[in-house]
Amino acid sequence: MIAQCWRSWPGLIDACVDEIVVHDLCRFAMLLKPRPWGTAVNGVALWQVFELVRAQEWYTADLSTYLKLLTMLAKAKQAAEASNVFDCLLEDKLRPTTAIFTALLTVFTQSNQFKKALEIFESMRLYEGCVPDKYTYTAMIKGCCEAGLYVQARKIFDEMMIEGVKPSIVTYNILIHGYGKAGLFREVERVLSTMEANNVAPDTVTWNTLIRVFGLNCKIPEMEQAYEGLLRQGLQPDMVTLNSLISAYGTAGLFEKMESVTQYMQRYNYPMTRITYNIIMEAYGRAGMVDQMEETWKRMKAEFVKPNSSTFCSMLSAYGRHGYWHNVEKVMRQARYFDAADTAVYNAAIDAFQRAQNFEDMEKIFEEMKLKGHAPDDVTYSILIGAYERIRRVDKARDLQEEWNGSVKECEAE
DNA sequence: GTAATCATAT
Repeated sequence: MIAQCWRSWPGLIDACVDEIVVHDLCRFAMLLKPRPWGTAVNGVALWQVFELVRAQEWYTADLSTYLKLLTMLAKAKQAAEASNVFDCLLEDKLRPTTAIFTALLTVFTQSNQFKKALEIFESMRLYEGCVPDKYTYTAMIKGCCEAGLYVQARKIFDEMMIEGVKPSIVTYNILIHGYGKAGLFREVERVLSTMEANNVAPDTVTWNTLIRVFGLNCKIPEMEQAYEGLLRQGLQPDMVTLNSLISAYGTAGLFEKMESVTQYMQRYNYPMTRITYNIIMEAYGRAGMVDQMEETWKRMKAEFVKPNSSTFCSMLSAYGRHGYWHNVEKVMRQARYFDAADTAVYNAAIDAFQRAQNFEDMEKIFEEMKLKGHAPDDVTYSILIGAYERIRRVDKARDLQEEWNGSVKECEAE
């Protein structure tokens, strides 16, 4: 019923509202897909649904509902409504808790509004009983890392220790991931020493994170050491471990090693998932090994593993980079067939045509993209404008720049 | 209410 209301919003929603239970609001989280271009914003509709529910006579204010709502908004990266939700909570005469504040600031860290998150973090103590706990600190540290504020992350971690809040293994893993992705391996070492000093043993996620960040930084020997560390501790590699190894070997061009991990998976009955196939296709595609990429794609289809948008992005960019632009239309047909053609896929197709200087097909696919309701984003416009600037079509570049500015304004108005 | 694996451009 919720789903039906959703699809026919706003027409049917009034008719069905009595059947909406407050608790069911969380189901909307699953329906919050990126909005089609030019249609109503899901977040607004969600907000209106909540208002509607709140106006019902059977409505009783409940903290757990607010917690769910905020979690939902964080997932959907809809920060604009979060403050309203918090105001409603106060209006309903509920007392916020640490968990509420944590959820609230997570909405902002997830939406790239770190400053707002920090403001909430610093002012939450004004409310009785709202002292940051390990979840709050961990959320803030994650936000810092994602914003690239590593010094700040360290500061908050130190504060956590001073306040006597014990970091969890999750806190440590997030720090390792943040520092490692940025290549700050001395800091990674420091986190590992702190863990040891506090008698926290690394878990599978810790080792996987190390494998991942060494791989990202092309530190293959260190990565292999981390893998051995995992085994030495008596832990089993999981899908993430093996996919991370495949990804690292693939981007390093070590295809024999990559294949040996694949064989290991088959020998020990690890399922080859979409992620595994995507990683392998991306690796072959980037290296220009188009035959191997197509071979993998055939295997993926033969095994009935469902491709997604990133499968097609990898294929398109491989074809584009290596001069196979005439394959673009064929790939797009498959992407449409598997219902995986989204903004990113169109971007990759536009780029492939652009590289081939095929402006006619580039424009055609750009029009199709808009027609089908896939909003062009900053990547789309960067590709198009860059392409026209390179052939000195200043007029075209300027028109697109204006279109881009217009669409940005439209978003801000929401 | 916290964590890790895949994609599009410069």
